[in-house]
Amino acid sequence: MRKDAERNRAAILATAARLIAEHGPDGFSMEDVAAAAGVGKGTVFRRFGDRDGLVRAVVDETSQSWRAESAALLEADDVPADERVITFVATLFDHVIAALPLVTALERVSSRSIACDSNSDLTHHRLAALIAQVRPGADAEFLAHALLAQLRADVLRHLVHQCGLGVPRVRAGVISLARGVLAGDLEHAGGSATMPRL
Amino acid sequence: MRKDAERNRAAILATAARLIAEHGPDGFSMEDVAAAAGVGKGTVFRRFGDRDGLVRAVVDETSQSWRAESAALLEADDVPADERVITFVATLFDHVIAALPLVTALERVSSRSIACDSNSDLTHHRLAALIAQVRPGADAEFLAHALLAQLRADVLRHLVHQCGLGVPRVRAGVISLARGVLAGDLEHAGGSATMPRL
DNA sequence: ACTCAAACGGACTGACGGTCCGTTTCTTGT
DNA sequence: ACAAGAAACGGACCGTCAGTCCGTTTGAGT
Repeated sequence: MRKDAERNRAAILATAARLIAEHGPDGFSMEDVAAAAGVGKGTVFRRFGDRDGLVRAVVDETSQSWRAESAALLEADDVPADERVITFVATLFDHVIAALPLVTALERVSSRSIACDSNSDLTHHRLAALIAQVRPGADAEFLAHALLAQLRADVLRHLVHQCGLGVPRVRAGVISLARGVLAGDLEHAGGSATMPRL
Repeated sequence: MRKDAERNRAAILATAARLIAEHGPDGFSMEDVAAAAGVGKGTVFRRFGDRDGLVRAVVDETSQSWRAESAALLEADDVPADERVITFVATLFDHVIAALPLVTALERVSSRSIACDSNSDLTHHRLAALIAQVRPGADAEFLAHALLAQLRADVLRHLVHQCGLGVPRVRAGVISLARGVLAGDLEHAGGSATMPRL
């Protein structure tokens, strides 16, 4: 890859990430990105194909560290399976909350949850495998999806901002729900609004 | 309201509903609707304001019978609360599945689930009240949202079409999840792929 | 029939995603 | 160092579409 191409690529990704964070998932046009990055519009399209490609690239870039971390987590055989699931859910929750506009943009273009897009279907499979391990006999594949559905950016935004439940309360609820799914009961579900340390 | 205005209103709503059903949530333009309904573009905008308004009007129209039915259901004091919740969830599931493109269009426009938009926040409150009744001490408001989140059109479309779980399996899963939420346990969750009669 | 407010309709505008192609810039072989 | 060609650049250009505007038509009350 040519040096100027690489430089522009980085500039475009950084600019797009900033614009999405600042102006929301719809608050930018391709021309905005090009201009703010100091390149021509054609360059953006040449590199990323189309709007969706750009958003996906930004997400890939931004979430790389988190994805590696969570993949490692799901495979850490020295930790009990149920604990791995809970930690994974909590981590993903934090990640989505921290990057709400970006993840929302991703969902708009691919209509899939962040942990379930084509290049990380693996995540879903691993999660389902863990759930199957903890709760043999259950429809683990479905349950994994059910957990991930709670972590969709638009769902979380709705709960936190439109419904006015705060982040801590939603976080506690999601984690309790995950505990319930794993334990086969929901004794802890929503029992308190305090925020578990994890 | 003038006679021609009423006639056009009905024609536009019917046409829009048909186009959405046939070509998906994005497969139509305002001009398409106007032309197919045999009216001018200006008429569509005059009546419905903008694209979002049109979609909302179509949903309102289409879902009226269902909304009345489900409202009555949630208030039927002669039926046990838990059973009312399950029936509500099952009914809503069927409704969303039957009108996937339309409900998807609504969610794109208002980014809210069908049972939780401004004119039927009531639904959510009633559902939460029922859950609170069955499971005092739990965060019923959150749990109601959690159940409704499972019934979002994009979530269901993802599960059914992209992930290849069939409608019966997802239906069973959703209902089991609801049972689990109500019972404080998930013994039934995903236990089988058969479709409960309700 | 007369009037006029309400409704109509389609030309027009502005914004935006995406394409095209003449120009510039990096790289590589000599 | 230089030439040559491939790769990348950039912005003018195009088609589409939501939304506006205004001259024309139509229905309802008198």
